[in-house]
Amino acid sequence: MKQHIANLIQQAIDTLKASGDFDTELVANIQIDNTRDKQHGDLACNVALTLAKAARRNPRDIAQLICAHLPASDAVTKTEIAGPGFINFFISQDATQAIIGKVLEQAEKFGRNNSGAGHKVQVEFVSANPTGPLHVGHGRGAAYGASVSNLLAAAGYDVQREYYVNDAGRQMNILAASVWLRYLQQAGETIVFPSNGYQGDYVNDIAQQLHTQAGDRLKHAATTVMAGLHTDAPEGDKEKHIDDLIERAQSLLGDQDYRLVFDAGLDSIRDDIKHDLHGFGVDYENWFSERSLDQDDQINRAIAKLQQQGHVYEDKGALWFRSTAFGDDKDRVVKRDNGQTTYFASDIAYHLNKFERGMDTVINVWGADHHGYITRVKAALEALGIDPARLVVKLVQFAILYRGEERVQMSTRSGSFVTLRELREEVGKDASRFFYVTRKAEQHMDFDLELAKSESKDNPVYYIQYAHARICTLIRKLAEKDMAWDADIGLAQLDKLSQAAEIDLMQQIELYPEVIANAAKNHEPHQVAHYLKDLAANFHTYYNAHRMVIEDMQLRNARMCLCMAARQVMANGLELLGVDAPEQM
RNA sequence: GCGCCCUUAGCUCAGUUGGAUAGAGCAACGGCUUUCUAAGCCGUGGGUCGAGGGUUCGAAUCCUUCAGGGCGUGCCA
Repeated sequence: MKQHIANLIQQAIDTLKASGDFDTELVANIQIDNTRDKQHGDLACNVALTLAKAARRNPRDIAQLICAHLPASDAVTKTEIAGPGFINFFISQDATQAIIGKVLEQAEKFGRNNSGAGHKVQVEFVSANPTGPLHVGHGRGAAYGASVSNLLAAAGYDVQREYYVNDAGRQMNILAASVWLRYLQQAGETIVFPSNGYQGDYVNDIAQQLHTQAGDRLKHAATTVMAGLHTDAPEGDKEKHIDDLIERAQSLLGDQDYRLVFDAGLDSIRDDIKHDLHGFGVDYENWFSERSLDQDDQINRAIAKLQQQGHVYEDKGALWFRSTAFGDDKDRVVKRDNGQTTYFASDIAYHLNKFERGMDTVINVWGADHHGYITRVKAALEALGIDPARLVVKLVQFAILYRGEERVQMSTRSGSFVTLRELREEVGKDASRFFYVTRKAEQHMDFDLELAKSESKDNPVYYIQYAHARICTLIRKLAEKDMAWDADIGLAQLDKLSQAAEIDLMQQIELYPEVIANAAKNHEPHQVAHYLKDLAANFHTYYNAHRMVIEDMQLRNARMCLCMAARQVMANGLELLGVDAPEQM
């Protein structure tokens, strides 16, 4: 409809140019807005105001001219010039009612578009270290990333969802050592657990399973294990202590058995994360292993590639990437003086790999604490000859957790955290996913667990689901009374839908495609959440004001067509947010 | 110190990319059901859009200064 109106205005302007009323050089940026107040019609255009300066004329005069030259249209019943020079359009009921047939015909495809056709985009999100279960802090990134992915798919993009598994590096070695020490405890050794190890119960569970599988084969005497280590905190250095333990584990177990312990932790936690996310309605096309980069020597290749371009130099025994040449504050080490590559080097290789896999655009959903990282990663891409604009980083602010007044601290290491699984069990998948995604990502968010639980009945997601379920109930009621809904009869009688509540609902439905397009374009799933609340409100108002299960067959079917169109849009929208659309509540 | 993000009703948040009288939900108050789900509907009250200055026909939105809050600023991952 907006496009139709814009065309009418463009034609009017062209006519005026031809007749010499407007300068032919005049370029009009025609923007059609939905009106806030129905007294201003249904759609409004501010083109007269934007043209006023260039045309050196009073905007109301310009509006007058445009209105006088608008081609006739069945969809428009009236135009008005209002305020400083807005042109307001009143849309005919026929044109509005047509949306119902469109929705019913396109069904689950309604609202989709092809703006991203032929474009490959990867969305990488969550990517939490596999050193422990996901906690509620990860939930927001999961909900956001999944919804953005769905939106992009709805806009026609070829979307790949990816989880980057940090299965290399020191944190994972600390986990392996933690697992092994717990294993030793279960094998009967007396071990003082390191303060810097992973304390969570899940480590015990993994160790127990390892013990069941491997028996005492991986056992060494506590005295041998602990001999000659740096002392732990508080007297000693907890970092040195844990590093010594890792080294001890590696030397006592040998490569193969150490890998066994390491993988026991990694596999168990990765699978747990996978299951957890699946239960949260989040599934990935690809789980990318950081370690695979190293195995394929991709890290060294990436460094070599930077080196060829002359962006790497040596200083104090280390290799540095000259990121300052690309806007970074300081240069960054890619290979340490001990010969080990840095995490950043892995990241360079990883991002290079993404683009080598043929992605046109890569979207990274990162926690807000990683923002300092954006510049250097983009710098690396530019240095490698890849347009940094093809990497889009979406920062998701942390949810600050409260239990009533009390702030809940989150730490994987100490084992004191609320897991995503607990949240799902306490609050429910639908409510938590909706809650996360209702706030826009860059907005700080307070998440009160008590409130989320206690108010779960007042949670807006139920309001929408309830609207959906109510319509499903109507269908059941009609079937019971042998008055089954007949779409064709209803579609032929749409002109009977002229109540204010009906018009409002139809107009709201008509907005859906542009909401989806806009939300996809801007990566803002919260727009969908807010839209659905408004749609549900329109429906509830209608439902309370008018009855659908009535004797009048024509009116009944017409109203049911409208209800079914509303139901379809709610189902489509909820699907994008990963929320179920229940048939009864 | 420097950099990024944020500040809108008592609380939690929207605000269609610069448009008309700034909106929802929760909380408060008053109404609605012998009839399709009251997890609903209708109504009332509630604002210096953090503060000042600027840009223009027009600013919550753009620029600037300041205040407050969050995060970052490793040869950690």
